[in-house]
Amino acid sequence: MAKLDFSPIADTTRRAEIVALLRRAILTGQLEPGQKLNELRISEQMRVSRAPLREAMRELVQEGILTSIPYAGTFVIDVTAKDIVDAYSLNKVLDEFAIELAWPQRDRRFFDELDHRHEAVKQATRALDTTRQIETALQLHGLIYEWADNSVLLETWQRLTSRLQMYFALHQRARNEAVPALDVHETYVALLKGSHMKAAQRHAREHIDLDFEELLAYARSLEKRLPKGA
Amino acid sequence: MAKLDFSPIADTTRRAEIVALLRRAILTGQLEPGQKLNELRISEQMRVSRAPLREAMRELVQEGILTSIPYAGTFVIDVTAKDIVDAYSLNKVLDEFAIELAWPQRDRRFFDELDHRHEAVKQATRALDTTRQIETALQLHGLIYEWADNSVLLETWQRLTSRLQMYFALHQRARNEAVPALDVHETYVALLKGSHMKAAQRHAREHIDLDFEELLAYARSLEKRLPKGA
DNA sequence: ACTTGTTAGATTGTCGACAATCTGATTGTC
DNA sequence: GACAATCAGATTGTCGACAATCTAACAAGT
Repeated sequence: MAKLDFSPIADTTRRAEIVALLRRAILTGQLEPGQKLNELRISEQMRVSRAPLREAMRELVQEGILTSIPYAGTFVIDVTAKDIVDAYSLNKVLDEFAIELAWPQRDRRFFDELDHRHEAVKQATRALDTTRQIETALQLHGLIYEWADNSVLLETWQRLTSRLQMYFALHQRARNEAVPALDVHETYVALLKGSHMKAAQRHAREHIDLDFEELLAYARSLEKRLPKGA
Repeated sequence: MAKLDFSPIADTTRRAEIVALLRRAILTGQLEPGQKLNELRISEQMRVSRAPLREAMRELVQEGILTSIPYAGTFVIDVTAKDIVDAYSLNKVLDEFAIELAWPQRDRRFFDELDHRHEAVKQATRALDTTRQIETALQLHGLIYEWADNSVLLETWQRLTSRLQMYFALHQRARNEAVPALDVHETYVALLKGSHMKAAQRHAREHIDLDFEELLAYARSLEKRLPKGA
């Protein structure tokens, strides 16, 4: 018998497709923070009844990118400067842990995948496709989590990533200018190939801090709006 | 104007109540791992239509304690030894981080709350209420996360906690015997009141490892069943 | 005996309609 | 004019029924 591994069949429910559509719209910033999602309007646009749409929304609420108030509506989460700081500081900790776990697991496939994903980032950068650039950069970053062989950690990171992707997308849309052409991932990749784990961990922190300052500045500019009650 | 803080009004949707009911049933082990949740049967028992039930189930799927296969059903997650190891190793990392963040935030209310929750654990222990003992112990443990002032971290921990609570409950039900009467939290509480942060962090690790060994042994006994495909 | 095709029953996924709730505009009163 | 009561419209929450899919049992062919 041929020893071919088939991957699971794609989800064929409307619900799953709706989730994918909505998630993409939110993470690319097409749906803005705080915006209300009108069930009837969206269900008509998608040519779908409200039932699967509502179930999809429940999933995204739990995923942390939507928020729901009974009888009032479901909204895209608001982004505050503190949210970004919180997400990033946790990300640092998780990165350090992920590198530690993944380090002894690195093999030929890991290095191949590393190059492959790095190449995808560079390509998106050359093509000036900002949305894809963000996506690929996060996928590159996610490699260590996939190799860490800890399902709970991976899951946690994926949740965190949703938000990070959203933050970056908002940032990009806000300044609405070309992406930095230089490749900030070069040294990161090199260090993951090297033999000095501590150095890789240290760099992960600093590299993050690099983009972070920009992002934070953007976040603060958002704060100018609604002064929270009291 | 009086400076009274009102807490949010209780959720009044059926969905929210269903979520609470189901979560409790799962986390206390009344619904066993792998068990299928029949929508029609449950909706009839709860005197509710399938719509809010299904929405509730979607939430719990995203919460990580249910798993769903299209057109096949929704099941309580299976618990493998590796899941427990993964959850615990991540918990250690998060604990260390939470203590670091919470440390400078400790105030009078923190210490009061600490004693209060510790007392709740002791009371549940005396009453031999194992379910409540698990609950209160996790709440005691969660204090550092609440004081860490990092919403993403808190959220992450709450997700993790769901599973830990389920694991412990299964463990308790399995051995079906009285709970250890001695108070393992005494030194933990003392260290959080002290001035040596590193010591508190170190203890958090070791304290966790204590219960962990028992739990792991139980998990391994579960593995004896279904040998995974191939 | 093994595989393949068929079918009946049960269960999940989806739909359209109705009920409950919120929002804001309008009216009435002082 | 300010304020409370009322009401209409819109939106969310829930329901019961139908459609799509799966499972397991059985029949037929090799």
